[in-house]
Amino acid sequence: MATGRTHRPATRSRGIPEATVARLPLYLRALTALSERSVPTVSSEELAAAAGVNSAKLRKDFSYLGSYGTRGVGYDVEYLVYQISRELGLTQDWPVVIVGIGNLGAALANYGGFASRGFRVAALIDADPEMAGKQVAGIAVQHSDGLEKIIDENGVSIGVITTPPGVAQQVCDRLVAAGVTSILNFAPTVLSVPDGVDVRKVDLSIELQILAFHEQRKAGEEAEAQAGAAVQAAQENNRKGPDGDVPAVMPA
Amino acid sequence: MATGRTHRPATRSRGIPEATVARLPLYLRALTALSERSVPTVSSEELAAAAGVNSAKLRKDFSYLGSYGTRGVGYDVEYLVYQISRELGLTQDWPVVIVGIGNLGAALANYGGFASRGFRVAALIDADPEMAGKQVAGIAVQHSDGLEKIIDENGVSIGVITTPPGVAQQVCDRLVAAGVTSILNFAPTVLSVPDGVDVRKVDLSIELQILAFHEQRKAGEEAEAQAGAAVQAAQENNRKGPDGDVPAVMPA
DNA sequence: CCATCTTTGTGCACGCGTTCACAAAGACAT
DNA sequence: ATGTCTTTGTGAACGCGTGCACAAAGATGG
Repeated sequence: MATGRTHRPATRSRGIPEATVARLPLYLRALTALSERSVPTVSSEELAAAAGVNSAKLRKDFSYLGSYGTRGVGYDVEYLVYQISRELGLTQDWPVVIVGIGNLGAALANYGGFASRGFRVAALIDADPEMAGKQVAGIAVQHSDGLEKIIDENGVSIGVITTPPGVAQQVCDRLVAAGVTSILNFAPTVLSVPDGVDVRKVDLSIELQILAFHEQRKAGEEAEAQAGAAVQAAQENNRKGPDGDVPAVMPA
Repeated sequence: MATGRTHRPATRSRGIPEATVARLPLYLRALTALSERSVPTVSSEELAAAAGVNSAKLRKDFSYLGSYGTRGVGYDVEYLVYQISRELGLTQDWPVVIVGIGNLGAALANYGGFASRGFRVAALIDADPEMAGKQVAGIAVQHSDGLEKIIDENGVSIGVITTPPGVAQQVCDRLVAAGVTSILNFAPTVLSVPDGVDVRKVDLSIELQILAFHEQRKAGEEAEAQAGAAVQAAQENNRKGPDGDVPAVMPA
């Protein structure tokens, strides 16, 4: 997962497990697709396949929301879309500010997935005076001086940080002081926030590093398999030590 | 966590738990910062604080790598940087292709965190002929016709998909057929891949939805707390049903 | 109205991950 | 050399998440 939770001591919110909450958007997306194709009902098996999860897990997840299915038939697509949307809080409008309009900030501003789910970009904010006034995704970028005012006037409770890492904590502090209680952090920094503020982190470089780890492991296993009889001489050179090295073999 | 794992049946790779692997990049970043400040050693307590985790967890994580610490002193920063880098496979060069050079693809191409960790952008690929030849982050965009050739010639094993969701699966199939075995997917789609291929998913919209859930819960709790004596009349209107509704109170 | 068939909802067991708490290990001073 | 003090490394307990497997529930047909 390209995600990392921060500072949430396993608080079961209203009885719904964190792991289930994280999957609800997945189900919602699959259900929305079905809804657009006017499919009336769907079985747990079908929906699970569409969402890429196990059907037992899906049924258990839904059981936390209530008994919305009909045995022998399945789930009513429209009804389920509504229930999940309501549970996730997507039936209301969430104004969001994006701070730091570099490449990534601009990409997010243009990202269609936000607007379609009740998220509204209330403001784009950047510290560079050169950026102020420029249009990005049809919205004028505002200077960070007015950050507090913008948040207050728009009733913003969710902030997205796409600044360089060096200023992320300062920006975070200002957001929190101004009343933001949920932060999505794209800067590669550990943010410290007071209790009651949620931080979720998306770290592009971490994801790649995890992939690299598994990639290396695959290459290593492959090498071990190939090293059946041929390069056994290397094995004799086997000095014991803390590093359980695998022979340095490039993947391709 | 803005991340989701896909299709990895809890395979303990070389004895290192998945959860630990996901934290190693975090430690590495904190250690690199210490290294730049020429700090020679660090205790598990200090490093844990810098990485935003529990010190016991950190020590257990490191114990999977081996005994690299000195009791009474702490860990040697440089040595640990090397060991973690090696474990993650960052001591070798990983050529990466990015497919889909829209806003997000361009943002990733410009992202500094890649190059600094052994990841090299081998090619930027887009299906739009208009894009071909344009320079993004100092690299010429190439048309997707040559995808297989590019992957083969550069020995690419990691692919990043930043295309629209509609074409993500096709792109994925072509990547896999050409020899890519690790995929970082930014498109909001469930990708199906053969065994042996790792997919990690980063879904921006899902992260926001999870934040919205918690935000809604906070607002609900606040409302419940405020509803001490004032609006008890509403409680009398309490019809029982499958929906355990909370009073509809807007956060701000 | 009864039988059969499909699909949900869930009790249960298992394994992974986290955390506590402490013994072992080494540094350092005397 | 001995004792004290710091910090690691880990055994053990606990809790969460997952998946199996089945009973309950409803639809459907005769």
